[in-house]
Amino acid sequence: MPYNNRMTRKNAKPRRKNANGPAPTRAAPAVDLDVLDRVVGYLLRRAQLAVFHDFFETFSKVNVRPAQFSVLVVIDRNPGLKQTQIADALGIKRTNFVSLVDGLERRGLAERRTAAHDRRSSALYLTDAGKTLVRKLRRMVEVHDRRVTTRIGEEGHRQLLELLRGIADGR
Amino acid sequence: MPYNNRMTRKNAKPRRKNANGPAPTRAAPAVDLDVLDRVVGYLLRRAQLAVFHDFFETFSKVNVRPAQFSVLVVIDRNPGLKQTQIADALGIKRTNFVSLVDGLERRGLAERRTAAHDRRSSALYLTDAGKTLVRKLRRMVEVHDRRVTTRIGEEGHRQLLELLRGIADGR
DNA sequence: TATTGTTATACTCTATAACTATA
DNA sequence: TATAGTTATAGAGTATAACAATA
Repeated sequence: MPYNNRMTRKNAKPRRKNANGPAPTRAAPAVDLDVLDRVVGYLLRRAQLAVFHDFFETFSKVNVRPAQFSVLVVIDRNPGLKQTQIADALGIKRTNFVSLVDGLERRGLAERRTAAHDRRSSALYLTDAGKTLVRKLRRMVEVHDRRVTTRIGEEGHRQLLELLRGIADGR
Repeated sequence: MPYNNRMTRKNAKPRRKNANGPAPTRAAPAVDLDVLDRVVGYLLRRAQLAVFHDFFETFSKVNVRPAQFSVLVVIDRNPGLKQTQIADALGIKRTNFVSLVDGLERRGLAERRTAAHDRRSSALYLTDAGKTLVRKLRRMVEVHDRRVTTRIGEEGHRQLLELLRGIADGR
């Protein structure tokens, strides 16, 4: 993603101070991004990189990555669903979902139970440890979400969610 | 990506017809995404997947991927900049930028010229073929951008760009 | 010494094909 | 024959370390 896993927040990049108008003594020549700065696809990518960066910083403390977070929350909210149902809901291929669940199971956060009426499928549940962790993750994600949206305010946040849903569903 | 390169738009996924309110006879139990549907990071990801999917569909005809598109446009707008300057502006590591430029050069779209006053660095330029292609790409991206933002309207589009810039810069 | 471009390398994410066990 | 889960595998994206040429 466009994003990556290894989080090295070392070199805090120097941002421009004067955001209003071209500064008299500009440091760098400033590259013109042209149409990229007016196209949703590119700005989505840059925004997502920034947000995921903050996410990694926040959640590296509990060693949870975005995909793991999403799976844990969805199992917590929908216990007993079949593996493929959850994978589909999250837009993850069931083939890639296997090792993801393996990891959660190995850490004692989730578990597979063979479904009652279909012995092919596994129903997913959180362990007590998993439930406890999710409670913590919910608090963490709220802080994270507020931090990355500081600049756009509450009303901007509300608008952004609505607009993004429109883009995501607009196929 | 969150996104990928191989574009298989085969199975057109069945979308719900009744978008207004819960249908009386629902097909699937509908998984509750819980907080994911209220958090910017997750919705950014879903929106980006949708947009990039459309991008791949559109630009596979000319065999151009997002990163290539961005590089071509920026060279076109800023001819003669050094390799690393362009890489930095696009948030691409210079080490990964090498093969990207290699590809454009091999296709005869761009070229490296050793900089006049610093023989370590390569200045980048588009060839005539490259300039011709970029003109076409600009027309294509406009149509693409309009298509993926159909649902949110012109005002929504304007708002979204502004909000995304706020998120991307808000570090 | 520092910087530019480069190579080699590693890890994550996403994708397809093919297997197995059940239905 | 079809489906759920799985394994193996491949490609793109992104990261670091180390090198040569040049400043």
